[in-house]
Amino acid sequence: MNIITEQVISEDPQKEMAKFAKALAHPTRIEILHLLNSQSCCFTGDLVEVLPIAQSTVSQHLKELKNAGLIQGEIDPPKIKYCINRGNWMKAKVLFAEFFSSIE
Amino acid sequence: MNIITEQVISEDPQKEMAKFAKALAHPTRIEILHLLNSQSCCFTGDLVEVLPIAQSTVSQHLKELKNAGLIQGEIDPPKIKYCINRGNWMKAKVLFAEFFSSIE
DNA sequence: CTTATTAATCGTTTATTTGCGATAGACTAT
DNA sequence: ATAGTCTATCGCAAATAAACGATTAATAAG
Repeated sequence: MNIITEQVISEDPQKEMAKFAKALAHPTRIEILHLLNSQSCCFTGDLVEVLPIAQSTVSQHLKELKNAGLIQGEIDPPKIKYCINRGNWMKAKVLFAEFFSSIE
Repeated sequence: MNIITEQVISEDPQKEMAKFAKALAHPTRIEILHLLNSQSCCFTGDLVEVLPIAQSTVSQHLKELKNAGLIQGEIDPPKIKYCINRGNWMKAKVLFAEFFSSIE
């Protein structure tokens, strides 16, 4: 079973934070993450139906989330099922939690 | 005493999340927030000394953080002392915490 | 009033992001 | 083999972001 994902190379934690933040820095991508979660997983087509933007644009947002490591795609021909990447998700969660608590 | 700040108008929570995330989506801005916190507050000049970028660039990053509502400036002529905006900081903290816990 | 200090803003350049339609690639089913 | 479905990628345009040096604005001190 082919899983398409990306590894977040452990680098400067500030850069890593910024990378995750960048992936979250668009309302559509936040929406996509919620949708992926609410249905546990989604095909790209499901997202395209719900979101008010073109298929190619959805695909690009998925790509960015994938590059940031927040989601992963599972090929289920001819479709691709996307899910949250739990491992990296936890990384991001911890990073943000530490960040916010360190400052107050 | 003049306090320069910005209100984050309560809008679509996804847009609000994205707005905060965007402000955090640059390593320099994360660094600035850490610096502001470690010294509790900073003059712009202190930041310029530490950061390896031009004064005008630092000023721009400060402006973005201010626009997102994450920091506030207090005029102490001819200097400006920047601090974390605790109120909005808490807002962001809660938003991110809810977001990350809602998804896992 | 003049000078010095501090930080914002302006104007420019370069790079990145966002969005779209059109096309291409991969696979199924007929 | 052919046609159909699904999604990524390409090519493009417009908008936004990042960085810099130079200038301006505000204030304090002489």
